[in-house]
Amino acid sequence: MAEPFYITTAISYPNGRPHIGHAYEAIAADVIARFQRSRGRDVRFQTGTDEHGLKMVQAAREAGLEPCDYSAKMSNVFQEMCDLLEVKYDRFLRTSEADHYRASQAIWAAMEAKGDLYVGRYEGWYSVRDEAFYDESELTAGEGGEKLSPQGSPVEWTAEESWFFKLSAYQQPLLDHYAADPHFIQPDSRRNEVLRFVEGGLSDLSISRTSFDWGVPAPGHPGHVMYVWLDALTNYITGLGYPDQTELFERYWPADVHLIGKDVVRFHAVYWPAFLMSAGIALPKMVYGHGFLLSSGEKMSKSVGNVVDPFALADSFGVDALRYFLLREVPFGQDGSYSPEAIVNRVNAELANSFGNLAQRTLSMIFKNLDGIIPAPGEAPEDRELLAVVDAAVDTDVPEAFERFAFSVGIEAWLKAVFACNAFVDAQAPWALRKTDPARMTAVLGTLALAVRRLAEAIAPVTPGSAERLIALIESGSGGAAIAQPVPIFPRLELEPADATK
RNA sequence: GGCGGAGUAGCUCAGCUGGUUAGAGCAGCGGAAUCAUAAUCCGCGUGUCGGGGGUUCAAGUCCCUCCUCCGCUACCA
Repeated sequence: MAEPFYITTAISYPNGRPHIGHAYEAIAADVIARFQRSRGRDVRFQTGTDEHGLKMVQAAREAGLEPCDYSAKMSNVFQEMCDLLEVKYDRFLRTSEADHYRASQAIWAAMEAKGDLYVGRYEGWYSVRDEAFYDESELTAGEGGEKLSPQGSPVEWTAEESWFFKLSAYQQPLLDHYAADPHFIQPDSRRNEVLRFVEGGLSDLSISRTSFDWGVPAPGHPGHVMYVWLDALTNYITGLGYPDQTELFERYWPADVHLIGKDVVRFHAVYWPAFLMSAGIALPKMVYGHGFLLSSGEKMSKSVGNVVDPFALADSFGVDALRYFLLREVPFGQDGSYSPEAIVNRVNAELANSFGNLAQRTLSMIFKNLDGIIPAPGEAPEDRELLAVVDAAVDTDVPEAFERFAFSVGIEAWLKAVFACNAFVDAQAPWALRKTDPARMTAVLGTLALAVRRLAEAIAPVTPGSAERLIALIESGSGGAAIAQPVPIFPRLELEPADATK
């Protein structure tokens, strides 16, 4: 049986519509999942929505809905986004689902049984109007010198009963784990930040709230709901059947990688492993914090109004073009910049002109001159040489890079092979061979058809729809039957005036 | 403030433990070709490798210092 591979995205907080950052993470995870499937791994891929917490209550209230109705509605939008973007998850988990309540309460119980939980008081400056605690440093002084929240509402020193987790007890175990497994936190820059943070000392963590009830009830402690992050992180094992000893859990846990944004590295690299240690559960193999997508170099924010809607983007440029751009343009792990100009340039130059046109010129010549029947590859030294270049890229360079999430590096290697194919077409000039040496023309086109097919297979995790159509077309002409008249597989994009202003 | 990262051709960036004339892609210029989505191919870069100082036979690559930018510095998801 194939070796299992379990990958997760962070679950999205649906207190607003998804933005391009959500799409980026989902797409990257899907590319990894598809790549690993193509390598023969038995892949499980989970994503979902994190629906509890105060901010959801507030967002629901603004929308005039109950939290459960609001989160159901918003979660649905995230799921639609995944479906639209061809993100093929095995489970889309909502933290409001019954099995998740059960799993969260089970991990709480396990941590409590371990003796790592205790009741204490969570104190701080509390704003009744905002229903939130603020740090001293966040407060501003009002006209009469009274303390105000950042929103300008009055605050008062409040103490709330809260359950605490002995995070401090896990400082050394965590450091030991980081030392024993340098790849636990990636990339290295994130790892260093976490190391320094943990070395600086850990305080215990407040893990229950009594000020609102939209959350998982803390088992055996009426009035307390679990801190959202404790329940949210548990989703990764809920989806495998925890706390039951299911086949899924046995097979896929520990996860191979939690793919997350750099903003939530701490929760995944410090709190989550500590929770798991406490509950006696194995730790995931890797936490990978990817970078952020900037809009033309600027941070996206709702107030600036430069938030990019993935639905609109897919509509303007196409799903495969968008997927390709995101993985090609941004060195994975680092921040990257998005702009309509950049996506049009990148997609036209590489997907349409270089690869799409290579496929089109090859298949058109086969359609017109060989009755649409895909010939066998040539045996001349030039043919072997080209196919060796393609094989090296497809069998070695691309997989080696994708294996370590270096997508832009892998795609670059893939492009080099595409360039070699175009140079081969020009050097062999099959249109001239048609008159002088038809047999050689046939061999050249056979070589190219095989090269194109292999290149399509290699890029398929990134551009699944287009690649599969291209492979199917070549396949249709490989058994003695004729291919249909080829149409451009990656159309050139136009920069719409409306996009240029974004 | 503390810790960390970055500053290399017009643009985006590669350059591992110091060593042949510092590279790639894009953009630009010139040429070829015409099968193909006016798509392709070939050729063309005298860059103070952020400034200054130092170590060394030899530094973009190590050390010091200064400048600029960025990230992290706990309970918001």
